[in-house]
Amino acid sequence: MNSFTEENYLKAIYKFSLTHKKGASTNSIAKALNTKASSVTDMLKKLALKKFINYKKYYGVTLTSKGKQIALSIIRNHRLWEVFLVDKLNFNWDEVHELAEELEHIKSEKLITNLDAFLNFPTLDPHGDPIPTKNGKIKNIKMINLSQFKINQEGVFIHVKDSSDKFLKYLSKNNLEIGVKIKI
Amino acid sequence: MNSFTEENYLKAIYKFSLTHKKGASTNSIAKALNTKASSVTDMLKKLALKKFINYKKYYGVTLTSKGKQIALSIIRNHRLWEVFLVDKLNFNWDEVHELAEELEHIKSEKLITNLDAFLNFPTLDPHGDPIPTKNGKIKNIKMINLSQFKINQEGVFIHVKDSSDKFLKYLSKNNLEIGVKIKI
DNA sequence: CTATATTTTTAGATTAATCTAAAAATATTA
DNA sequence: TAATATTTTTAGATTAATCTAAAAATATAG
Repeated sequence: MNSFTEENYLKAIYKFSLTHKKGASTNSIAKALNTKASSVTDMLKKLALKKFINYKKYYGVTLTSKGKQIALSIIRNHRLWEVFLVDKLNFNWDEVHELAEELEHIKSEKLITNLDAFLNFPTLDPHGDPIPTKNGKIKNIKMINLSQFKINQEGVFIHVKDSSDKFLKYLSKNNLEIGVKIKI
Repeated sequence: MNSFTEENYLKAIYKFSLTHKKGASTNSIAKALNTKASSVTDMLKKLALKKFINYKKYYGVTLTSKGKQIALSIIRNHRLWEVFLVDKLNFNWDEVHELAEELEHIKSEKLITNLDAFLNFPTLDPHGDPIPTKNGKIKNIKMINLSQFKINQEGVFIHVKDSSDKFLKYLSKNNLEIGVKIKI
């Protein structure tokens, strides 16, 4: 079994890969996980030994398919729990992230399968992010930045990049929620 | 914040107190937690320092009110999650213990408050054990051992002592479930 | 009430994850 | 491309939880 810590490293490397072509650098991972570069190096060695990442000293790392699979399954758990917290336990979408960070690491095939069914097989989490399938497939939705909108252009608000508590609360206060139609 | 491990020690000491007058011995705790006596001694020192237990070298330990409060809140979490798994996620009552052991340690006042409401404020878990209230109150139900039943005596099956998977599955197979009326 | 058995504690290691400080490698720039 | 800056790795500690083996304390039995 993998530790919570290992899983968090894999998640961070996966998330990095979504916005960058090159592998994640030691420093970028350290920043993402709020830790020190030396700690990252130690963990990278361990993850490489387990064949979860491709690691060559002094160069960035990428996930192996094994590592990617784990990252996606954790992200699946995370997002399903977020849906649960919002849809069933009446949490606000801006207050579920931290809890989901803990719940996501509980490993039980049946738990996630049944939770998924209970939630009616959702495809998006409360922030508009797609929920990976059991087999690690994840949808890519065509998105355009609000800042790139032209006058009179219309669209649907489906995603937030900055999921910091502060920003999400600001949106909440201004009635900006996922699904809202927007026109400039 | 307390570690999962510390919380498990407190739970074990609390459970011991339910069936014994004297404080829990080092060995009894070691047995309950599947660890070694020397490890227990180390942890007892730490818990004593935090004022969660009354500890005097070579003599059994008891919980302080602070320690008891923590133990009861973890047990409350555990039992609420068990209800969730059985009532909402269609788990069988004989397969929820291990998962609840993990879920119980997730600390969030709001999570538990809302889960409680979502489950309609249950008072018993799927094994018939009472769920402590938010303030650490726990009901004592008059129970009598099945083995002490006399011919023709009637009662309601409300609790199992042995919650090992094996035993619970055996009961399941014989249609013995919590709430069933029994007559010898 | 002494001798033996059992339990508990201590001493000293180990493992995972982390850290600081220094060394080594890579990248930048003049 | 040589000098400087940045990044990464190594070396050596630290902390929490654990372990084994030995020592110390308590309990039991003749």
